[in-house]
Amino acid sequence: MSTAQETAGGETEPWGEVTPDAARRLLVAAVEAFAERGYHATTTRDIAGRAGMSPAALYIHFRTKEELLHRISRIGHDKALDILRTAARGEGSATERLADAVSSFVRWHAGRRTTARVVQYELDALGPEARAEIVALRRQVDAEVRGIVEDGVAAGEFDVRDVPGTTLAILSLCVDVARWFNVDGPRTPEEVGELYADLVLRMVGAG
Amino acid sequence: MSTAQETAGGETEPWGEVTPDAARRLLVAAVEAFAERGYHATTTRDIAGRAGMSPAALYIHFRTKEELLHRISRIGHDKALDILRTAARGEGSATERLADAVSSFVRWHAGRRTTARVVQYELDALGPEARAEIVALRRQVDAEVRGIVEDGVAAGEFDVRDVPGTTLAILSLCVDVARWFNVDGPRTPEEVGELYADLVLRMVGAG
DNA sequence: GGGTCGGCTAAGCGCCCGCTCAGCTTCGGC
DNA sequence: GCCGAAGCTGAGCGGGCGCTTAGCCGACCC
Repeated sequence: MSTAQETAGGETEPWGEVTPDAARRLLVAAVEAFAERGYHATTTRDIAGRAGMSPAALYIHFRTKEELLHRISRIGHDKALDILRTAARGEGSATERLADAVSSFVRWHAGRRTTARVVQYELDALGPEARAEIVALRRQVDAEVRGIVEDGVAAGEFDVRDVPGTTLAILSLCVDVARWFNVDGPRTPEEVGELYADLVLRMVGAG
Repeated sequence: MSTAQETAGGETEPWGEVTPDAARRLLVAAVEAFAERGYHATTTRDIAGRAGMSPAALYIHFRTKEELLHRISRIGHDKALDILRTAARGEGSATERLADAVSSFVRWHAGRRTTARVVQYELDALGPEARAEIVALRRQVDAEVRGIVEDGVAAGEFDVRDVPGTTLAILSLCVDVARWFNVDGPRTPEEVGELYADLVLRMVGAG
């Protein structure tokens, strides 16, 4: 009963790294529930129910409800960072790499909106150690984008007064897509990605 | 023990419309608690404790915990809408009005971050009727910003392909300030407001 | 085909939640 | 100086929470 690959672009099956199968079903159920109602408003009974199991089954595969959130958050941040790194370290000018980074980052936040919502908005529900680990990943995300902006400024492609502030604004814009994007709305993830890449290039004074 | 006015600009005392005094103290305590931990993770005992009262006192002034959130959300959205309307309907070119709207809207989201955080991120915790009321206010917020952008396009000041999409991005950028802004961080609300006004003018191709 | 073990469930423990209620205090009206 | 109303508290109810435990079931090993 294996499902198809997520995209034609060779993207790997989401949550494919989570085994066994029952653990993955529980984790996917948790992502949906956390995204819909928030971590604190979601019960372990709800998660188990969505996965077609009893509440106790959850504790075979995860020590606590928080560990579920931690696993989701970790995998999601790894994926987001991977997307940005691929774009940031690709070939092409800073302008091309920034447009690529923004459009692919936004596509992920829109297309996998439930995951992105949990990943981006439930950080505070984690305990101190887990949160510290995730915050470190976010700093790497920030560094990737700032690197492209700095490259563009150094190459004379961009006109940016406040590099850290502009980097913050770019990431903020992309991340917030997970809050408002509506699957039933008028825009596809690809369209939002293109629009946002254009807006961000304007923000850095490219072209 | 009355505190001073919030700003030198004649802004009214926040939550001044909430009476009696005990109700206001409870509401302010709820704003802080909801902002720190989220609505669902906040207990009525926590709110009452912060206000220096017993848990039962809450129910003298508010029917339920949700009514507290509703009052906060309603007052906050009214204030945000008021800020935008003042800027949108002021004098000056579309460029000046957009810069004014963004900088004042951002100043509010940064300077009154705890309130803005609750107002912008706890909408889903409201029941259907209350949520519908708030969603209607948000549509008015959106209409104000879209109006300025349309004015600018009509006047030839702006170069915008996708007006609804760009409006969405502008508001998204401003609202997300409430998520990342840190009072102890390196930027003042005024600095972020100026930076963001500049970035938004670039997004619409002004100047 | 008996033994072992991972995966799962039914039942339920202890706790804390939102909320209620009887009763106490304070205070303005007359 | 008594009365009713308003504001507030201590105690606690019913229920749902995260999580645990005892035990069942089927797959695999020899």
